[in-house]
Amino acid sequence: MSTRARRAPAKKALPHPDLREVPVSLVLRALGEPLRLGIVRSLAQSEHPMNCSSFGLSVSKSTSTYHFKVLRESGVISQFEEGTSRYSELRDTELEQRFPGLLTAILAATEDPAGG
Amino acid sequence: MSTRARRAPAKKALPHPDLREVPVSLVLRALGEPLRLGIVRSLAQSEHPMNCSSFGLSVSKSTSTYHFKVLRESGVISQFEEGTSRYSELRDTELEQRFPGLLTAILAATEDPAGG
DNA sequence: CTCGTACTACGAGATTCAACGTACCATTGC
DNA sequence: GCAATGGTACGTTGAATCTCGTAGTACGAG
Repeated sequence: MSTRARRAPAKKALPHPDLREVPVSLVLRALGEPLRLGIVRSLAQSEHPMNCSSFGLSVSKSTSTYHFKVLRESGVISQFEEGTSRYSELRDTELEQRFPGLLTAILAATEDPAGG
Repeated sequence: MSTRARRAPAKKALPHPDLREVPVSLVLRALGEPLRLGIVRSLAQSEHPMNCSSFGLSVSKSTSTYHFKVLRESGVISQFEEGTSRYSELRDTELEQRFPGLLTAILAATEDPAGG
């Protein structure tokens, strides 16, 4: 394709579920995993799209991909590709509309009260 | 024991976790199972202790016991024995204190938006 | 004491989940 | 073109989860 853009780096979108069709149990399962909940916490704090590799997860690359996929398919995050990287961001506005107060309540809870 | 009560039927308590030591991910996992979420919904609607067999679950008794155990061990419900029955009730007040707004948000969400 | 009810504990099977390594693809930069 | 970077897809392995049947316990009624 000779007409491809050189300076606007594509921002290819990935398939995401319609939140109206996502049952709450799916979201709860997705967030019930400590590693995934940690990812969501990071995203909520940054409030900006984050590169997948900038989370500093202590798991392998393929495991990381797996968890991001679970989060995306449960409607919690959205991802888009830009250049060689894939960025993730929280679908917080949509989630708030579909499940009012849910994400706020989860993020407000301290994960491990004993550990801090 | 000749001094045992005849009219007050015992109400034996079962071991329950201290909610301060329960991580939010454990609660989310417990509620991420449709059958268990259904149990919690029933309990929230009745607002009174419910006999385990009055839920009309379409699984075997042992499966039922298993799910009630998961809910109890994650701090979502409390159970006590009375006579030959075991009653369950939501620990809603404690949950609200430990995870403000969480249970409310989850119960407010329609489980399957497509189905109803 | 015997029977029925209500429920549990244990063990087993099937399914799902989490983690990984390897191979692979797309983009960037030389 | 070639190598490096960032990430995916596939297959696998071990652990956890869900389901059940069976056996058993505790209580109440007769």
